[in-house]
Amino acid sequence: MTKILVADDDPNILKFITINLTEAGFEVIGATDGRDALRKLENEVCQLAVVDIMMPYMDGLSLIKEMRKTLDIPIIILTAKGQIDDKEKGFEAGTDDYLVKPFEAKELLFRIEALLRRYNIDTDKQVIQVGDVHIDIDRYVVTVNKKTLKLPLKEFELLQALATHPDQVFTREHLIDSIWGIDFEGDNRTVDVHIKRLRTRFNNLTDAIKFTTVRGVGYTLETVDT
Amino acid sequence: MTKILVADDDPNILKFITINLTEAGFEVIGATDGRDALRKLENEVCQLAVVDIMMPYMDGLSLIKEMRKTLDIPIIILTAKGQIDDKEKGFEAGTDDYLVKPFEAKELLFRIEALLRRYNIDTDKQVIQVGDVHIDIDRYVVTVNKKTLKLPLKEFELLQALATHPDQVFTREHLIDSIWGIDFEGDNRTVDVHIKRLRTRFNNLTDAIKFTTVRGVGYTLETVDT
DNA sequence: TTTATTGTGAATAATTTGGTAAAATTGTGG
DNA sequence: CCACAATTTTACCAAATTATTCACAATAAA
Repeated sequence: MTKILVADDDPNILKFITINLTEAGFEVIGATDGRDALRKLENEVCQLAVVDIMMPYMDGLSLIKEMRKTLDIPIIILTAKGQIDDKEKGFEAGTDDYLVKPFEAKELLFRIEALLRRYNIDTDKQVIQVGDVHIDIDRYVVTVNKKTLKLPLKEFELLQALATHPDQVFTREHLIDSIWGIDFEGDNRTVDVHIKRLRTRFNNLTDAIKFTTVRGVGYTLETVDT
Repeated sequence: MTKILVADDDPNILKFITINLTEAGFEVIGATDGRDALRKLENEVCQLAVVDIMMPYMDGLSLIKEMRKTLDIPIIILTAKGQIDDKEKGFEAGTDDYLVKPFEAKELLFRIEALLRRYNIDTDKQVIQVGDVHIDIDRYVVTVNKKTLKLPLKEFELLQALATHPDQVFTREHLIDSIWGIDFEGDNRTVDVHIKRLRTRFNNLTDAIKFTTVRGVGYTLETVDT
């Protein structure tokens, strides 16, 4: 299990990150300021750190300076737009990556995966396996019977959403909210169309999964017992 | 018993949610505004909160901000479409899920189950078992003797309603109200027809349950002792 | 530009649903 | 035990609902 230290004084952001990283399969060590972070680091061996630059007691830059004395793990700096001025830029170069707030969960995950790869830390690769279908979240690639299948984004996201909890019914509303977002004004039929496209793709490739309609409710990724 | 705090100033919505969550087996703590909610939370340990964003005295966002200081439970925000503007979006990210009004009771239940799963709060088993009949609420599937049975929605709901309290008599009115809703204009015979359909389906599959008529009153799902 | 992706609307298909009425059952009083 | 009324069961049909599919336009990517 890959452990990630997350230091941010804003409980909402901390929570936001925690939830997303946890969902992605990481273990999160949370800290609300620099001192807290250092204390936690004494007891926990983390493989990566995500650090907000603005924090009370001990700010992010000082924290990083301290960490660098003893630790050699990749660090991602969180920063508000325009917060990094030239003087700090030299420092920023020392860190491994930075992310400007507000950022997307997806973006953070992507950076983390990239850094872990670069550092050859073997992240428990996030692969959802359902039957002989492997869904590689990192690479946006699906493998069926060792054959790779490249799906368009929306179809991939839909598959991923369903595959996270196989055999469980998701309503169209749920799927739309989680894939297209809350402000999507469009029609529910959109989901149907993408389901149809997924069905067509998987049609002759595998019998292990089935996109099942639950009339009046929604859709399920059904696993077929062999 | 999973307790859920529901904060909404509209008594109709509060009632609507309360009824549905209660029927789904949750215990509901209702509050009509933010302050009320906080007061209730001092005395009750809730596992999840459903919060309307527009409330008097203390609006939903402030309430959530307060809750976050001391509590770590998943929160579902109720919001009208377009009500979340950019400034609030950062906050929204901090919460766990949101639902756009108007929403379906079923949809709310789905979200709640999903969040409870994500937080590993063991939600009361989502499988109702009566004899050798397993009713899987998440999957909308019924299993009899390891054989799966897919029921049409209304039949499933009827079975579910009866199976929640086996050996208890439900009047047709009660069943109609809880399945079809109080606005249903139709005939009581509708229940009979669906009972008949259920009987036909389970006819050769199991002897463990029986749909019994209580003349002049209603129906029971009778369990047969072996 | 060419190609691929994505969402929409509309036609079509499939299934579910509710009502109806006749048949069957049940309970009651004679 | 029988007739009768009340109630329930059942089969069937038509309407309503819901899902599938396709073609196309808009947009984004190559």
